[in-house]
Amino acid sequence: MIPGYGGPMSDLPYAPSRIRALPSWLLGRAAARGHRLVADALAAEGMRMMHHAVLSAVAELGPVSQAELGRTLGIDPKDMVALVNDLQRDGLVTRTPDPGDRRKNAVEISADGRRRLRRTQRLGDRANAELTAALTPAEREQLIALLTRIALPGE
Amino acid sequence: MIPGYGGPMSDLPYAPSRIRALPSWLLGRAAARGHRLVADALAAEGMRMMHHAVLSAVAELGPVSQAELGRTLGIDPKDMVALVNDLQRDGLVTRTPDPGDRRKNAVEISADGRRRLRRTQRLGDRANAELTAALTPAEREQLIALLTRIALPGE
DNA sequence: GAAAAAACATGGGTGACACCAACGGGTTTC
DNA sequence: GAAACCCGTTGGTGTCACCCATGTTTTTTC
Repeated sequence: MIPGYGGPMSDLPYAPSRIRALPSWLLGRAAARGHRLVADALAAEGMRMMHHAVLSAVAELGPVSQAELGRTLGIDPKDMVALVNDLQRDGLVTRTPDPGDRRKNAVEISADGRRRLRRTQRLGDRANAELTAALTPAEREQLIALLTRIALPGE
Repeated sequence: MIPGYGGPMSDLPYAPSRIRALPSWLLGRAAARGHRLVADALAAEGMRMMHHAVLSAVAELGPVSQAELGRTLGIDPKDMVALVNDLQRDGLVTRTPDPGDRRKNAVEISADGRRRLRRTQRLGDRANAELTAALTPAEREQLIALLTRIALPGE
């Protein structure tokens, strides 16, 4: 029998590990859990997390080009095409040529989109509440503040 | 011209957005940046983040089964097979049948693995330092503490 | 002790994200 | 007007998370 291997202690969950003290690792695990919670919640509306993010940004920014949406949310232009395709197919946004700049599409939210957004916002908020259920409101705000400062790539 | 669309203010980066105040969204962005930094650093050693994580866990836990590795790190057993395959192919770990339980493999780190781990640990730590460069040491510890409490799925 | 249940390592496969290269049409800059 | 840049789009890749199935070996249950 190999010493230290197997035995009655081997069923201890989560033995101490150097890896799990690294921000990058913890961020990956926490993000995976957050994504799972939000994705499961939004699945009830047939939407993915990115759909909801784009829909929300469109509602805030008014008629907006796909490129600016991508810059605001940090989404690749290629991926934005597919997302707006889906939202347009479901009648949640309109995509019309920009009269002022014929390169751009003016993406705008529809009435159906607004109704859908209200529901997905509630679902997303609830999932985030569950995600941060172990935190006090003050701690949650602190987490948001810290994450905001390390999420940006540039400065 | 559509009011509020285009114009001199449209080049403002990152207009305020409701989405970007959600923990789940911030976690996703921060995790993506962290993964990018760590992955780029580890690429110099031909390893991915998961390789380093498994190698580090093997070094800590001594001879250990793949199933327990998976439970410790939250990695799917199927994915663990491929990771240990890679590490074994590169001579960083050994995979021998467990004499006490013939279902299990006893995964153990090799001398080469230890040398490699020292380098990848340095690279990973440096990448995490860059990731949290905007934070004070105290804030970094706070972030780690908060993340630890929301990363675990169960309790 | 024999049958049932569970655990282990593997295989095959899917979906969501992030990212990159290229290209044609449009616009701005010089 | 030519060069440089921006926009939307198509095509593709890589990483990670997750699922179901199977054969072998334990452990549990009766």
